[in-house]
Amino acid sequence: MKQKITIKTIAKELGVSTSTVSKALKDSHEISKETKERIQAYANHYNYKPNHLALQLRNQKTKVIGVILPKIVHHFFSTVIKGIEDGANKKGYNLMVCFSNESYKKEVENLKVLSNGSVDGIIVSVASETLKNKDFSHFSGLISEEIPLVLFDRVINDILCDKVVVDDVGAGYKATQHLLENGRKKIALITTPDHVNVGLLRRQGYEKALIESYIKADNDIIVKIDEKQSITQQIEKVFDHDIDAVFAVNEIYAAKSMRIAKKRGLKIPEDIAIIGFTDGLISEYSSPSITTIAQHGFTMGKQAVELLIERIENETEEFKPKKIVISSDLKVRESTKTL
Amino acid sequence: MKQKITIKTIAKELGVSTSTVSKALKDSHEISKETKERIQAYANHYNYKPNHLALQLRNQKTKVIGVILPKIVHHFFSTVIKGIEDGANKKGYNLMVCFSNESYKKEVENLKVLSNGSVDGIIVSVASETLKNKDFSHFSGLISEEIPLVLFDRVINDILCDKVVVDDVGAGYKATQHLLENGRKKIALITTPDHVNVGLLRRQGYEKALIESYIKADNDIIVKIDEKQSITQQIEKVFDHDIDAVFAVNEIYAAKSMRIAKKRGLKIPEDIAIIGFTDGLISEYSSPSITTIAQHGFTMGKQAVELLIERIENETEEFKPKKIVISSDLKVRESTKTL
DNA sequence: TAAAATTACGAAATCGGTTTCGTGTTAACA
DNA sequence: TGTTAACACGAAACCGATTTCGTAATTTTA
Repeated sequence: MKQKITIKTIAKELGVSTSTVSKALKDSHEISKETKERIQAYANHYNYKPNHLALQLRNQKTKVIGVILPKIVHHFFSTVIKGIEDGANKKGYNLMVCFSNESYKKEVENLKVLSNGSVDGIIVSVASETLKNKDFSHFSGLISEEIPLVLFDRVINDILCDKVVVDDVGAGYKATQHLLENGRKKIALITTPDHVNVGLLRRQGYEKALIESYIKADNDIIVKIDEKQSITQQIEKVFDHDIDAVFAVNEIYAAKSMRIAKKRGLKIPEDIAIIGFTDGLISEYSSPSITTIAQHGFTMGKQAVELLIERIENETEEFKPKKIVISSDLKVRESTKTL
Repeated sequence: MKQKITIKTIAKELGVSTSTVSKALKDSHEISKETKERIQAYANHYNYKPNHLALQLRNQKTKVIGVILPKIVHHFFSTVIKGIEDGANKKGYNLMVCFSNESYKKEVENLKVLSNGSVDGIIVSVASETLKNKDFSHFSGLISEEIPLVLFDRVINDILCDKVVVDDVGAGYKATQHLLENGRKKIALITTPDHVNVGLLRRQGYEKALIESYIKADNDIIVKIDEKQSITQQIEKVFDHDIDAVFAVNEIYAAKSMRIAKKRGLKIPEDIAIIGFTDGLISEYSSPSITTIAQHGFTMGKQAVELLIERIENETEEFKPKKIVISSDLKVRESTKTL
């Protein structure tokens, strides 16, 4: 990289001190009009740009926000990061992003890198491995260092920080309720292992809706997908039972369920209704299109970053963790059209 | 944020100088064993972490790479950024990401922010508005500042920098050739306006394949989608002509084409074959699944970042711009099964 | 005309590290 | 015993800015 022009260069060239240059460039009243004009003209001509690193060091703030996501090639998370960027940008912040790839180890490393002063605050959605291990010491470390932290979607209850979550119980309830209203009675649930708390919460909503309709949840038609094995095979098993609807806790499971149903000659939505989660492109463009719970990722990201910036810029305030719950909407499409 | 512990603190507490602390922490032979142990123990106990900003300022490098993408909620670009992150991580670099949202103005702003010293180099895929305007002065500015720059996918020929592109002509050729081999003769092309150069290149491949089969390209069945108007309506027009295949230059256009075909009672692939670009989830999960050209976004990202880091770390070398062309693969699925 | 106020600028500290060079003390050697 | 070398550490410069405070020169006021 070319040697950049600095205040020192300007000072030397024009025979003034660096303080004068600095002041002249910010149009200080302390400097005479002629001197200011000389300096500004020179700076302009040589395309002077103040060095951000120097400013960050001096001001003790970077105007950068760290983001750690479990993955990025994923409709929900890419939508969230869009929301984060949008909110950050409006307040003059930039984004440093890392991916944990669902790995505990990488999450810890990322957190270490980001917490060495490169960012003013951090937004995280916890890796599934971490949720499984239940080792959250890297997060408590952050808290004790008082680095502003916001968790979203996959959060840890025990960590005292701001959080933004989807109303997963309500969403599970809404989805199930929709199927029940549709006249479905044997609703299979394709969910995640219990350590992924969003799956657990969605299941609670599912069970609540069933109970209210006096239907007993049947463990035979509930499957907790182990992503290390064949997803399709695990879903297939549910189809061996008598079911008239499938509630999948994400888009992929919904799409796979649909494939299986079609293969078995089941008509959608006549023979079987399907409802998914995460309103991504698959749901929209598959045929029949899939009814989903829209998670409002953009809003989540935006709220998370606003919460974080609020925390960064008002650190004098006493600390009371906030939790924002984003309600989710049902997007009815072809896969659950009324019978 | 809590006041972090610095070298100065340690020095004062232990009654030594900052130089001694600095040396002790890097296990310098200049410092006696006992002093080193005292200092290291203290630093450890109080969880001392060197301030990255200070190091960056001193070393005149940030170990951060700036990335500007036109969008992120998009399978191809999210895959690319995954590749970039992966490559960067391996070399100890972090990522600062910005989105231009296809806007010229935002691209210029992003570039300005990143080029003030916050990053060691920049990777960009150019915004469509910029390609349309043909105003590339912000990029030539970067070049004259000698900030390492790599363009990928949507590149600008006139800018002298490293580039990573897909073999779009070859890909368009492959796709068309596949349809021709399939016995299709009336192949519609759903593409982008000409200023998006990838669209133009893919079309060249399409035309080349047609010519080799002695088929004349028919402008009536070629549509350049204007995304400001209804995409579906524009595609519909093509279906009013007699066609037996559709080659769409991206996944969305392919999925929309499939919807229209189905609505018109056409069977896929019997009555009409469909082929898309970008091997995303839609193509994989739609039914029938869609044959696509896989762009290898991960590889692109990785190559781009490797090129950039190479440039950053060997700036003494004379500058000869490199261009890496990534070949793309045809992924044959149900939508083009042989007649 | 002397005192006070204003103007225009510079010296130096600061942010948090690294690194070069110098120096006092002790040990080894002739 | 005088010289030299090794050892252990500190002072100060530096990276690129900002900002406080001091001050000489000029202008205003009494």
